[in-house]
Amino acid sequence: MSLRYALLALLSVEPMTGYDLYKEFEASVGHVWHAPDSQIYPELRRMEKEGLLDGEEVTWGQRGKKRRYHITDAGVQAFRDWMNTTLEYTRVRDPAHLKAAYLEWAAPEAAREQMRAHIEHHTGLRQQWEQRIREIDQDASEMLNRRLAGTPEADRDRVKAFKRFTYEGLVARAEQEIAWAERGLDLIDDLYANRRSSRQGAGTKK
Amino acid sequence: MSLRYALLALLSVEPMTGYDLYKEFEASVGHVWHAPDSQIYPELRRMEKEGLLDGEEVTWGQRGKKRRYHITDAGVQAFRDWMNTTLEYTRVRDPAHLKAAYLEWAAPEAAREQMRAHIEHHTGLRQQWEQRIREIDQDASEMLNRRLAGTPEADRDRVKAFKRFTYEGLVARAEQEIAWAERGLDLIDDLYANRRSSRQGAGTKK
DNA sequence: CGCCACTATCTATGTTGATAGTTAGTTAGC
DNA sequence: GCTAACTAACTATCAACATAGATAGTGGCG
Repeated sequence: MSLRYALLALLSVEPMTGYDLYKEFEASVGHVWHAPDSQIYPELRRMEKEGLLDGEEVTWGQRGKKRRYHITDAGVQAFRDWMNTTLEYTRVRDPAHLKAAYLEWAAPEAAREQMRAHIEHHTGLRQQWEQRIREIDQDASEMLNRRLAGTPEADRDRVKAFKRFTYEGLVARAEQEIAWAERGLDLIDDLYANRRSSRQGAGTKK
Repeated sequence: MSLRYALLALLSVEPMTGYDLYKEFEASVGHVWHAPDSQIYPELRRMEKEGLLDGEEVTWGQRGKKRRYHITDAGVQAFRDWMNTTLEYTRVRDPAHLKAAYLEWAAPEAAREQMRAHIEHHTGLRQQWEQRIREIDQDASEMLNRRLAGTPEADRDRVKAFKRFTYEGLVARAEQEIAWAERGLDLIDDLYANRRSSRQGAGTKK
């Protein structure tokens, strides 16, 4: 259901084609919400049918054409309504922690590898998100600048502040995940060191 | 794909019926991986067909019957293989942060309500997870005790340590989310206070 | 001119998950 | 003996996502 609102958020700035939206998803919103083109195109058609968007045929080169979508008043209203509705949370479903709970089944090296992959994954995310924060601070994001251009001056601070706040939260989360996996690596070392060198008394070093 | 491995994890301790597994999902593993019965029953049948489980008809009362599933060697192997394979991470898809990124669209009170709901949701999760940690420390979990009973003594520390580690990570995550939403509440106050009481100079009236 | 990378869109298939409803037996208390 | 709550299992439908591939036009380079 959120895909629809991610699309409305982007289209509230300016009209775009499905391909534009797909590219934008890859480049920026995709850091918060990812969607493949095969999901975007049909959703846009559905949204047009429901009156949230207006589609406009645009020619492109000699014979090429593309469909550019404009948000309608109903679309703006739908987005605003969603924003004013408290979101219901879905149940936890976390493969990384599920695996962690049974890590004694893995070979020590595989367990370590799992933790390393977790660190790598979240390090990558953190970098992307920190990059987004830098772009916000330096007004370097095309999309955000266009959004700000269409925003009353008095509200611009808020637009930037909420965006920054969002990415700060994601960075903090990534850092938490990295810290957790680092502790996992230490734990694995401890648990499998105890074996070989017969844990001599209360062998909790480190 | 993970549902299958969550089921194998539980069935590696002892044979269970679909209903047992469903109940166990609600009570414990569900804090890491949730699944409705309508997903569990067909998956069990599929797993039996693939040789990961053996199903056994058990009578219950006069006419009642139920199907108890035993893990097979192939099932154990499949689980071990999964545990030794590094998991691929899926793309980010986070409704709460998607919404946060466009919070300027929400009425201030709705924005606050969103943050409060985030805090409440993660406070609930934290409580459940802290409870799990307490159970681990006090050997109060039936399921875990049965698992430990079937584990060589030398490995028991590990079983408990990894379980504890998992829930510690989840608690830390919940705390991070709570702290983030608290900051969100402060931010909302700041951003909308500026309006009414023109904070020091910077004459943004309305 | 031919090729290639890119733009643009669509389709098809399969899995996963959410929601809800159906059927039927069991157990315990009033 | 009835009823309510629980145990047990299955079915149906729909939305969401993943993955892959099909089709076709564009624009630039050598």
